[in-house]
Amino acid sequence: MAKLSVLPARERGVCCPPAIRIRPEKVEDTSTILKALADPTRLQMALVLRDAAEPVCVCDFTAAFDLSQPTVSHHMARLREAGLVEVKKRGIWSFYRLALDLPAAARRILDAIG
Amino acid sequence: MAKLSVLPARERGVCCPPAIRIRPEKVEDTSTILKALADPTRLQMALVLRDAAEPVCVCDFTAAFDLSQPTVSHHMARLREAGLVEVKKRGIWSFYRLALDLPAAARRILDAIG
DNA sequence: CCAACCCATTGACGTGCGTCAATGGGTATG
DNA sequence: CATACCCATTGACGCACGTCAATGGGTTGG
Repeated sequence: MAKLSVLPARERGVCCPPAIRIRPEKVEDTSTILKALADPTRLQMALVLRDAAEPVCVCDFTAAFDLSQPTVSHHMARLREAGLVEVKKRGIWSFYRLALDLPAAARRILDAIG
Repeated sequence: MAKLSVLPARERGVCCPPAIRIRPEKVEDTSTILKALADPTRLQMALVLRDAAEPVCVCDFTAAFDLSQPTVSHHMARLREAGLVEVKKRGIWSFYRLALDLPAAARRILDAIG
């Protein structure tokens, strides 16, 4: 007759470290993506870009989120450094959109959100 | 003949704030989940739990990640507060597993990672 | 009861983050 | 030019985070 317990047997002082399947470099990359999206403001900005039909101007972000221009610029820089976003200058304006070479993991995470 | 430019027309001093579709409360919830997963150590811990056939003991995490016991306990508390993980005490041991009522968004994000 | 073990909590320390004011470089308009 | 506008960068500040040492509560074994 099988044991009812689902939990593994244990012996005092003996540990059973589980296997860590994910590659260390992928951990860092994924963590960078998650950190970039973890801030509420940047999360909304990324979702706006995901759903936008056309690139979005920085001044539109300052208007939509009621944040100072340096703060918006700072958040965009962080999204850019994470490889999520790219910028295209057009006259005096800067337009942002999701990176065309968006990492597959980033795409899946963005689609998983809502 | 259609304009070649993909970018929207612009007028100086006029902004076109984009629509923010996601609900504010969902922004906070998702941000909490992402923050919990954004740390490299917690990310690996969550993936271990996602792929584990059985609940994992705290002492196994300290052995696998070479971290002090309070640090592991701290990370587990953060995953718990984010609703990602639940704990079951068994004798002197504490076993962790993914929360049975894991938020759907959290499940999708975890599956999207790798 | 006492000793050993496991774990959560607290306090402390250094680091990084989110925000804004100030500055400076570009670009259009007169 | 000179002025106005847009944006990135820098510096500064408060706050949260990741880590560990120390402490204490719970459980097991002698």
